[in-house]
Amino acid sequence: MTASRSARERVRAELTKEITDIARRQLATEGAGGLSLRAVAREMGMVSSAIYRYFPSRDDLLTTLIIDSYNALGEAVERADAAAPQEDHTARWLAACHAVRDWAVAHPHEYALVYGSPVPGYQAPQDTVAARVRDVTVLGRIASDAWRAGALRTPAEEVPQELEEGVEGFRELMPGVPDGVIWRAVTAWTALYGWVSFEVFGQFNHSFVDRRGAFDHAMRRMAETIGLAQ
Amino acid sequence: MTASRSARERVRAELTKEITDIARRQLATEGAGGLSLRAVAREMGMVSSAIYRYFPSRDDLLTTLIIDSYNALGEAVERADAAAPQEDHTARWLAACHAVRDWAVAHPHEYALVYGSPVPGYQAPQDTVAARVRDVTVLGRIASDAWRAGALRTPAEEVPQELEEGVEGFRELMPGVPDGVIWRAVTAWTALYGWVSFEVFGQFNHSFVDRRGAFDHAMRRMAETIGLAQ
DNA sequence: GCTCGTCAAGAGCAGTGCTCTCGATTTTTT
DNA sequence: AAAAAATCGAGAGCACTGCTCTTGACGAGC
Repeated sequence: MTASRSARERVRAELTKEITDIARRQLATEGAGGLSLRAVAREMGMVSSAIYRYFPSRDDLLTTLIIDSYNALGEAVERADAAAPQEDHTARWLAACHAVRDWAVAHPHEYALVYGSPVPGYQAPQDTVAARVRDVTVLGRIASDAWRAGALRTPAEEVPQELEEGVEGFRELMPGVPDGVIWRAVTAWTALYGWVSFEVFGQFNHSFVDRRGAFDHAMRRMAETIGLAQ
Repeated sequence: MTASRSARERVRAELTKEITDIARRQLATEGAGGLSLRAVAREMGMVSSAIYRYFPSRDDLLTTLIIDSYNALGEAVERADAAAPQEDHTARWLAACHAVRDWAVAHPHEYALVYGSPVPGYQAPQDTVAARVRDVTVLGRIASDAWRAGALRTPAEEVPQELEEGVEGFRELMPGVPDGVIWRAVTAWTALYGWVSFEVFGQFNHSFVDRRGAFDHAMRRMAETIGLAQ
């Protein structure tokens, strides 16, 4: 009976969740800098020091929110990929792109937390690595699948010899795929997040009336660039 | 004689510069969030309230630093472009790219200020627009020059009709250039800053031993993508 | 029933941005 | 040259932050 360890542990779990929920709301409205433990406590009718029973520091609360954000983004991308027809790699790529963009536009502050400038003085603990790679894992899988299915045109030119050893981290994500394809995937990856960051961070203000359409067009052209059939 | 209005105005100008210098140093070490008026005052041997004689608020000091950063980046890009052979558009593009990256790597916090997540609660005043577009103006000019010189391969496919009106802001930067080329320039622009942001913000940690070489290769391939001759 | 661990509360410390007032000094005006 | 005005640094103070420590109440296990 897990309910036996209830009473205390259950209310503790509930309060922890309430803290993170309120903190996430504050994050959405004020941004990472405006996240205040005292404000969270105030909203809960608690005294500020009580929060420290649940999170040893502000950074720890922030870490939780970061991991949650990684997971939310990763899950959105995973779902979008899974919903697209398995064999249509271009559709999967576009679905993943739009999942990233939609989530980022809907949660700009959380997106800034994970793909924006690093929070000063904050060092991401090791716990985040598992959640951090969920989105890029999906992108790597799409590229791998496309390559294995022969849906990727072979890159025209080779990757310089001296750069081969640099892509170790990415090779794990796309095993058995030639370096030229890995490079194209990395390029697409940076182009995707470069575009989304520009849009979310306001670099596209005063241009692009149809932001979604522009993004769609850019990502379609990017698919073409990396060798995906249209 | 401008020296007549000296005494006060001169010491005021000097103190203002000293404040921004110390603030910039703090920015470089602590980041935007760690910029503290009191710390600046302390380092100057002043009392904190005296700073407000020179900058009405922390945001105003930050605005000055942002404008300075825009100008420093823009100037670096302008110089790099000017140093490259006028007719070699690929060389100019690569020089501009490396100028952006070199400056960003050397001044990560200042780069974060202008191309990272927006500072929460901070609204960029109108004064920044002049400095903000210096770098992208150079990129636009390279693309325009390349187009006019016939060094850009014509885009294979057309820009969808419904997206044409969205690129107004960019058309000013590249007058007389067809929309397909503008699109390619915008794509290259986002790819450039997407890559630099990934590198500066730590997304490339644990991959890419030779960061500069990887960046160079990526930007060369991007030049190829937008139709520049190799 | 008693002990032990957990918890909320409160006071307090050091720091922040910012405002206001008060003399002193410098500049401008008369 | 004297008076008026503008400018400046200093200080006190307000409201806020993260965080620590102590105190007293409550509930779970022996």
